[in-house]
Amino acid sequence: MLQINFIRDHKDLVLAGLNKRNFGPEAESLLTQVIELDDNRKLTQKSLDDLLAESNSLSKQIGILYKSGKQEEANLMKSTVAKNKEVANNLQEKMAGYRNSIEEILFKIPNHPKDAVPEGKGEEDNVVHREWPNPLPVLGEGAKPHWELAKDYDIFSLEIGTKLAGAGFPVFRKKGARLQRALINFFLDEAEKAGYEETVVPLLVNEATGRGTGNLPDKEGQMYFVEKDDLYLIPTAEVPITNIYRDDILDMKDFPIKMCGYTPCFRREAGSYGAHVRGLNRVHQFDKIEIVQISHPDKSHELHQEMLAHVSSLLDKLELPYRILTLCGGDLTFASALTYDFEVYSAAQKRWLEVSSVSNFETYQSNRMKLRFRGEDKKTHLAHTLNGSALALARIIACLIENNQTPQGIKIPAVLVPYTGFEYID
RNA sequence: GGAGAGUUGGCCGAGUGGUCGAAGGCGCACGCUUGGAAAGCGUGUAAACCUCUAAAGGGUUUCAAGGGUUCGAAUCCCUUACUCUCCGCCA
Repeated sequence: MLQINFIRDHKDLVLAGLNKRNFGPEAESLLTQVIELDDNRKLTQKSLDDLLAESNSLSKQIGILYKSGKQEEANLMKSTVAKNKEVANNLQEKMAGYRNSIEEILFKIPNHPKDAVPEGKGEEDNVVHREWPNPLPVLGEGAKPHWELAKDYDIFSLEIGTKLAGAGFPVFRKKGARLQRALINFFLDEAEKAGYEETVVPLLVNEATGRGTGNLPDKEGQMYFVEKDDLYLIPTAEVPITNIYRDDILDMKDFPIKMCGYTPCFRREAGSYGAHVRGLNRVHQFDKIEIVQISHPDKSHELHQEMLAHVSSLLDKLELPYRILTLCGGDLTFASALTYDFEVYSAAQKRWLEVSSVSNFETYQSNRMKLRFRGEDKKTHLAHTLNGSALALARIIACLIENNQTPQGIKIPAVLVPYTGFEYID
């Protein structure tokens, strides 16, 4: 969430940012309201502190009086302290009320978009950051979408998944399963080469962790929830990995912290139906390698570009045609300050599929997480957090098998052959 | 799942009602010492919020979390979470 002092000091800027996100007409009144609540909170804090200071000092005197046998004087003071306590309780309740209201509003206010974020209402206004420089691949007559290829080669089945779990849980088989494992290892190896420390993290997380990255209270509808144990299934490894450093004060010399991890991701995707979600285009469970960085605020922009380069190199090596979009204000996710989406061209479906999202959250997550570092001034400051998919498997497999279909079978990109152990799915 | 023991600062660890934000040690920082280093000596070393400020300062809260008893709680009581040991179960 945004820091209240930032809103206080840069109200116009924040408002402009909200407008860029098409936040709606209530933006200004929300900001005014939250500042006013904070003013009240401060005033209340002051009176509460003064009152408690008085009580503390009286209590000390009571102790001394008792020791010197002056019971009566002490008892007189007791009643004052008792009265103070009532008032203090009132003030404390008031404080809690202010804090809750402030938090409630702050949870509604999305991150401030960076200048690089273009204006726009939705998907259609995203700006191409880097176009695919070559002609897009054109498949011959009879080219098939991946869900048909899956049947021809028996590499994955949604029907069996439906039997086992429900719609949207693909079962990979034979060379499909092997391809899946090959991609996971390839992506992890590449991430490690790029300096990301590999982590293995829990797939279920508690509420505090969900709040840290901003998935709660915002998107609980998107996450599977295990009621009996109060745990959420992770929608992305970003959640557990970034939270590793929740509530920590880092040393500047540790920056940048670069971590990666492979996990399955679970998404309810409630309300998604239709042709665009066929096959592997949108599923409830998919595998992903996530890269995460925690950085000094001065460096996050540069690191963001470096992450872009890393994801690009993966797609280059897999020989997949892709483009990079800068998400516009209307399409930017809640916690992000700047997001680039990678889209791979599916030649059989003749459309672009999102395979990676690389975001800089600046201090939005770290403020919730209390993820700080000690600056040169010896004071604590919020770090910047970034993450990106590198990469998400299901859609990569979809594009890979569609674009590489040949009469001899599905050709595996050269870089993956050492991982799969075969050159063709046939 | 059953029984028991525990949770104190960056770490270890003392502390059973007031003088405790907390002894001592380690670590870290700075200084002295040294040709340089080590050792030694000295000083300092939590976070958040409020207030004030050029800086300093002052106040409040925090000893796992939440609640209670009390004029006063790290210390007593209750609840929850977690850790460890033993038993049970188990890949």
